[in-house]
Amino acid sequence: MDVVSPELNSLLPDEIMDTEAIEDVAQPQPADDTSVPMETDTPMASESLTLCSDAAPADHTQALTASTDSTHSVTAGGQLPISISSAPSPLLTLKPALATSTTTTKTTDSVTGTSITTSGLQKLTAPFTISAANHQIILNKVASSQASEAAKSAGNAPQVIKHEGQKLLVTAIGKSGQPIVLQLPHTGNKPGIAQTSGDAKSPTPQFKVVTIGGRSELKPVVGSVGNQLTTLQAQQLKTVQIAKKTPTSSAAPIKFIITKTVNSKGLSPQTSVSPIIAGRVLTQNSQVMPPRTITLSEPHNTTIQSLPGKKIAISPLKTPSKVTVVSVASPTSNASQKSVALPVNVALGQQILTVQQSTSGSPVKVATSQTAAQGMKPVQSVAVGGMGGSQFKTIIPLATQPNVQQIQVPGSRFHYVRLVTATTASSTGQPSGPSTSSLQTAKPMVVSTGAVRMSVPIVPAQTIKQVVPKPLTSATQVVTTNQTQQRLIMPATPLPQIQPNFTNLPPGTVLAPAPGGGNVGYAVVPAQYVTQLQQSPFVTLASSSGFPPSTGIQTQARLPLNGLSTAESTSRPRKPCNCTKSQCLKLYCDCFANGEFCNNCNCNNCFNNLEHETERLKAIKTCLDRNPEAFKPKIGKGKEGESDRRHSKGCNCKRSGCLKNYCECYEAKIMCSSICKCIGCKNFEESPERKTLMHLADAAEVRVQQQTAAKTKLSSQISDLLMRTTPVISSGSGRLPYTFVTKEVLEATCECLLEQAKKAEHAHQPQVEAERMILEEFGHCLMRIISSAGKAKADCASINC
DNA sequence: GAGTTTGAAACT
DNA sequence: CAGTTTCAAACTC
Repeated sequence: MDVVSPELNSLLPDEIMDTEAIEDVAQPQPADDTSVPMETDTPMASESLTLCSDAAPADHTQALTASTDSTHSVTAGGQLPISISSAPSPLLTLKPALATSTTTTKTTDSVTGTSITTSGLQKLTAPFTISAANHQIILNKVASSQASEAAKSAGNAPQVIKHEGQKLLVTAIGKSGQPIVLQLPHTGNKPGIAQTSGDAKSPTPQFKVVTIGGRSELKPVVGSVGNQLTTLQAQQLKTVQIAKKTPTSSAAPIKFIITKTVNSKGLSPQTSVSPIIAGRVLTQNSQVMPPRTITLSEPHNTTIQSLPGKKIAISPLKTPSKVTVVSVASPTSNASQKSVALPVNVALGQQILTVQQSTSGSPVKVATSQTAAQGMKPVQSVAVGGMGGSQFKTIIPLATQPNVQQIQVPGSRFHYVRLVTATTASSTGQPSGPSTSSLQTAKPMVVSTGAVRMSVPIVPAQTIKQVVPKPLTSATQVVTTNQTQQRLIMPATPLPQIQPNFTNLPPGTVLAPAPGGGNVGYAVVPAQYVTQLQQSPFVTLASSSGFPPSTGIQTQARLPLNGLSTAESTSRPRKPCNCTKSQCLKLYCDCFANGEFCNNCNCNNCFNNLEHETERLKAIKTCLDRNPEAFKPKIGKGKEGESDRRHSKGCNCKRSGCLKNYCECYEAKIMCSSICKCIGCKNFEESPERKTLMHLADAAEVRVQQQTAAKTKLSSQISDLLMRTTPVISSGSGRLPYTFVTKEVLEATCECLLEQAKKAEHAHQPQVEAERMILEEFGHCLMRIISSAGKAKADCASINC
């Protein structure tokens, strides 16, 4: 399993899946579209995840690169370079996509396991079978002609899709009708490289790229053959380079380059930004947007650049890794032509992933890098962006435990948990059943610390800024722990001199650029990961960290699930559970049901933590066996003509009238639907009871908000006043404002306030008025204090003079 | 905070 | 699939 399968897609929260774009695309679903909680249970040839696209249903063609003259070279494995050239190639050639056809071509390097599957493209050459896959381009590396021949001899037709191993899935939304040419040139037989597809022995990282929200337009894609051997070869690293003919692609050290055109509303002239980081650059060129550079990996010298609006997922993983990247483009964009070139630089054992979110015209840049030589864990990264909505990213380090991957989507009640097999190349050519081959076996890595699952919702930069303390300086601040248990909060600045060593980044670390296009962003460590780290007795934080362990990171950003806005979600952390008998391993537990670890809960005998990972995974599997959709969001899209949001199963309320939070529909602030089996339901549109309740709730909420705002404003004003006077006072004498608030001053102030209270009482003023008078008096007192302080400062200054 | 109510989850 | 039990949250006092 190298690519997220459609089945797995079904596990995604409806909030993610039920995007307008998806519906518009009418993406065909496999007949066996059953939820597959674990990849181990599902023999999937590939794992691909396509979330949304603006493309018309008929437009399923995908473009990997924008221009025909551009050259894309894919080098998988240091020993087996693979390139895609515009020149006709017997291996893989994708001609201009037919607007109505959706094809998927996937070839796999039997040895390296690297595979590239191209979907949504028209198959031009015989050797490859292109299966329909909407808005997905999957390039399967073809190790050599021999491999393909072997596959042919095996009766598997030219297409080699079964191979496991390093795979690159590029899902892009291109413009339909545009010529697309993809070629996977024969690569010479490399010594030590098995030619048979069945070679599953070689550990190979898996790289998943999913792009969501593309456009119907396809850009001509031309891959250029380029066999490049790099230093990674010696390290048995596999590098996939898809380079567009750009200055950056020519860089020798560049292993892997993916050029992606990002959807953008803006029609700015195409500019090429090809930041080269450690010789590896991922460049995204768009005619409508500035190029975006993504650096995925660097064996030894890893650097990350971050551009505004982009987020970077970093996962330092040693072993062959599996990376899933989901890029969601904003479906709102109506740009006529959008080309997507997704450069991916993948070295064997690297796992990072890039996520692209382009709802706005802001430049996006994702750079991730990992050192293959260092311990790394497979990571899956999923970024989802809804129309005009917030965007999310989930970075899931592949479970260190064999065959298990988990995606946790933090959020209110509706989260997504997925278990997938962290297979390596060993599973190549085989249905991915439960595989015993683990990453550790394939390549020893430091995973003994236990699997770490994390969810990193990617929210707008502002939101992240709220959650993550912003470094005041550009200096890199890293919390270093052993192995994968590391945390980093650091400015994601593109400046080379401050490039952090991302090998110390924990899996799933996300670099979030600062809002406003600033150079300084943030490296956001998965909240859950942090949580677990803090819970784990094995975690030690290096004192070198400039950040307190708990600085704001624990606040989990939440998905805007169930119609809740991001801000709303983020501002309302999940309530702690109080489980006593379920060990927090049953769906009774909200934490568990949400796919989260218990954190700061009041539960007893909790097993929903890293310390009980085995039990937890078993419980998850049990739940999924019982109900494959157990972890899917309950609130999803309704049928045609129904409300956009509805409960997936409907409620069964009998006594609450569906107007209390006992009712899951009411709790989700949605009305009951036809599938509900409730009795005496009052939770419908015209229900007067419901309206009354809603009004009351709204009024209460407004009141709370007003009170909060008033408090905040008052506090800020007071702080502002004090701050404004501080320089004057402290500059000369060094005395701070509060030093003027002596006991006498306090007493006098209190007397003034009491006097005001008495006045109000005598005047029989209502309480509200009395409070107002007291507050006003307090303000006056403050002003007098401040004024006195200023005078004292002036007097002092005059005396000194 | 204790006790009750409620409905989903789990079980049979 | 239906009925029952278990469970934890929601709710009430």
